[in-house]
Amino acid sequence: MKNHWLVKQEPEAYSWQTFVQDGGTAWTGVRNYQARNNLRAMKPGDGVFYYHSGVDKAVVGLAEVAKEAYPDPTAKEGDWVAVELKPLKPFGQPVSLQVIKGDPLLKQMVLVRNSRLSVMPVTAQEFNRILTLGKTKR
DNA sequence: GCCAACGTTGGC
DNA sequence: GCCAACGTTGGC
Repeated sequence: MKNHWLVKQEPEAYSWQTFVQDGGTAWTGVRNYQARNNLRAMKPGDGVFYYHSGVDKAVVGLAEVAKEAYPDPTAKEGDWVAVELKPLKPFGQPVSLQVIKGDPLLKQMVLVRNSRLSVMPVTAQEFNRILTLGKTKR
């Protein structure tokens, strides 16, 4: 069965719009063990939510894993990995952190419980709920 | 701009 | 191996 994920990025650093313009990107630069382990568990075709931290604080788009984990070319030392992500579609309606925190089905998300993690798993139930709130179909 | 939460580093 | 100090992230 396919897994689902959420990646976090500040829009000032690399926005969803830029991601779409690029047609995909290598998700490099992750330097946190928990996030790295999540990158390693990603498989091509897995669904990935794109979350804007900072000014937006909302899930803004749906992407998918295009290539599984490989050694991060930007890491000078250490055992770090990158994956390749490809945009699928923007949300019809961004799903804000405020909405997530107020939703009984979503308030237990890792996004809420561990706000500092930048790559995290999303359950199938959470995934479907956010797609619904985002007025988006896979 | 502040601060809480979390991870990392380094002294012991 | 413990823990205090420090740095970073991200929400408010």
